[in-house]
Parts: sequence; C-alpha cells; structure tokens
Amino acid sequence: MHPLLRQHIDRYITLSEQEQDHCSTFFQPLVIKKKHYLLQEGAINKGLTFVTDGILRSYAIDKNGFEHIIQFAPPGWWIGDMGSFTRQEPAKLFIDALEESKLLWLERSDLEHLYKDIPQLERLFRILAENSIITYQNRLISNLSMPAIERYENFCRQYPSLIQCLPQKQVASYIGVTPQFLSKMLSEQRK
Amino acid sequence: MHPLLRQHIDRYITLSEQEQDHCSTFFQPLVIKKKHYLLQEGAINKGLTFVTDGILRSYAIDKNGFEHIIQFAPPGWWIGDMGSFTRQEPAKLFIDALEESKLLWLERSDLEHLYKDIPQLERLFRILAENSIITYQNRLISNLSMPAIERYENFCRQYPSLIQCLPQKQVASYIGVTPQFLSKMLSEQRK
DNA sequence: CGTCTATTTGAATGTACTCAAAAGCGGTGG
DNA sequence: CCACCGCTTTTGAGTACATTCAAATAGACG
Repeated sequence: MHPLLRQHIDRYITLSEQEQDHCSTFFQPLVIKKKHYLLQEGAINKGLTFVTDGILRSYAIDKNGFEHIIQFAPPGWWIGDMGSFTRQEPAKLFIDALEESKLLWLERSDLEHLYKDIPQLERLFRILAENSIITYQNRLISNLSMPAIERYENFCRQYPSLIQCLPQKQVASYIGVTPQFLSKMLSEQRK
Repeated sequence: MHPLLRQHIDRYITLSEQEQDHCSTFFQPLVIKKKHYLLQEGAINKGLTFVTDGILRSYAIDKNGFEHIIQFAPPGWWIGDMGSFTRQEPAKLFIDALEESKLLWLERSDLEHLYKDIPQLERLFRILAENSIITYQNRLISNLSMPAIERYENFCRQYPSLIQCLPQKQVASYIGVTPQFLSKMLSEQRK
C-alpha cells in the first residue's frame, strides 16, 4: 500500500496487515497528465480518487461558460463527484489535473465489496464525509458573510501550500471572483 | 421507535426489531418552543437532533451581526453543528426553533456506543453524511454561479413545502441576500 | 523567438447593499 | 373586540462591491 494512503487511513481507523493488503489490491495506480480529464460533466463517476502526487481540481461550468472550482486535491486528498459517484447519475463536475499527477483509483463496486469485507471502512468514509461537510460549511459561511478580500486571506491561511503552486486565476475561481477583480484587490493590498 | 425515525432509517439500512429497540432507548424526546435555542455559538454540541415536528434552523452570525442560515430542518431531518459535534469544539452555529418543535436527541457518547453495537449505523451515518455533502455542493455551485433571483427560484423548486411556512426574511438569509433585496426582486417578478 | 495564456489596468456598468421611512400583519392585553 | 406594539415587508434614494469589456503587459513553454 502506498505510504501516503496508509498514513491517511491510519489517522482514522486501525487495519490489520491482512486487511491493508486486501484493501490495496483494489486501488489501481494511475497517472494523469496536465489538463487531462479524470471526469467530465455528464459522465458517470465510477470511482473515487486518492491523490498521491500532483494536484487535481473539480469544478462546475455555468451556463455562461465560467468555471467555478469546488475543490483542489493535493497529495493525501480524495476527489470525486459525490452526487454522481453515490447515485451513479451524470456528473455535474469536471475533474482535471493542474499538473501531471499520480492517483490511486478505487472502483465503486470494489468499495461496496470492501465495505462488507472490512466494516471499519464504513467508519473511515463516514469520518471523511463528516470532515468534508465541515469544510463545505465553513466555505459556505465565508461566501455568505465575507467580502472577497477576506475570503482570499482566509484561503491563504487555510491552504498556505496551495497558494504557492496555484495560478491566481484558479484561486479567483475558488473564492468566487473574476481573475481581474482578484488582481485589483491584490494591487490595492500591496499599497 | 418514532415512526418517522423508523421510516428514515429503513430507507438506508435494515435493522432487526431488537436492534431498533436497542437504538430507540438512546433517543430522548424533547420539545423546544418557538425562538428557543437548541445550541448557541461557543457551546459544545453534545448530540444530534432528529426533528419529528415543527422546524429548526441553524445559522451563523457574522461580525456585523447579520444572520446567515445554513440549514432548515423540517420533520424527518437531522440538524446539528457538525464541526462542534465531531470534534467537541465550541460551536460556530446557533440552532433555534422557528416554531414549537418536537425532537429526538441522540447523545454523542451514546452514538459512539451504538456504532459498536450496531455497525450498520456507521453505514447509515456515512450515507447521510454523503447526502449532506451533495446538498452543500449544490448550494455552493448555486452561490458561485447564479444571480439571487435564480437562487430563489431554485430554493422554491427544491423546498416547495418550506416556502409556504417560512417568513420571507428567513429565505432571504438562506439564499444570501438582504430581506429588502428579496422583496424588491419579488415585486419585480410580479410585473 | 513566437505563440498562448495569465495578469494588470482602466472605464463603464450592474447587482446587491445601506439607510430611512412607510405600510402591513399578527398577537396580546385592556 | 378593538387598539396597540413589535416585527416583517415594501419602497425609494444613494452607494459600494464586483463584473464586463477592452487593451496592454508580462510570463511560460515549445
């Protein structure tokens, strides 16, 4: 099992060597090049992705053609379209790589089997889902209650390592402003 | 076990009579009057709440004193401050009743025991958490990509029964505009 | 070096907010 | 049963935050 995945799992549950080995047989290593898609809107998201290297993003495109980034996934994070994955419906999101990335891919059907073999995994994914809820909730509160500049400062505080590797445009999309406006805010701030 | 709770659980997992009975011993019935708090910012959220009658809401108050509604909980819904509940940290949210309501209260420690007695419950709460993620994600996309009037129309489509019993002010807070602006939008729309 | 994309800057515009005040509505007590 | 109080909703005028459109500049990559 990939050390990053192992470390990730160990943070929440305890698996025996056997269980770990059993688990790891279902994760398929995958490499995805910069700008290549892992998922496109309308497709069915048939598996979950654990990032080991690089960085992915998920985003929606609105009817005016603008991208709205939902999530960045650096190493150690999961990414997927939860709606499409759990209900096997057409995805609302695109997922692509911002740079060449290495992934571990877990098929939905394999995960369902794993839940039966290792009930602890239900617990793991319950906790991961709860953490995700907390993150979404905080972001929602930010969006509802803060002006753009504070949302930006928030982002920098929360993801200091991401700020360094992301183009400004991507950050603008995440915090919910146009790239032009983010640029103007930053030039104001520098004064 | 309360029929609404039973029906709710049955939608996702299958419990034996015994398991159901065991479960239900931990749910404490509770009545909360209009405008009374179930949780206040800064307190620790020590349990989860399943609503059987009435309606609750959770909301954050920003530094300017404005409320931002995170969730409404009509009968059949859970409500709580996930961050405070799972990490036993001070809550960021207030939860109160919009009208006199009846609840079933489940203590965190009891839930932890229940997870051990009935591992299926890990599954139940995993699925509930995943559904919650999907809801938050859709709302985030709405907030990022739609003007206020469309967010309102969205809300009406998604929660037709809520629209009828909620004062306009509460809906405004949920979709993220001032009550004045919602009023202006609606009077425009009527023309 | 040339092309493509990201960033910056400026002017005009628009969506939504603030402040203020009037009107409507529901509940309560005399 | 009506009058009053408090809260919600409406309306208007002025303002601010953020967008759009446009164009120039800067950076990255083959």
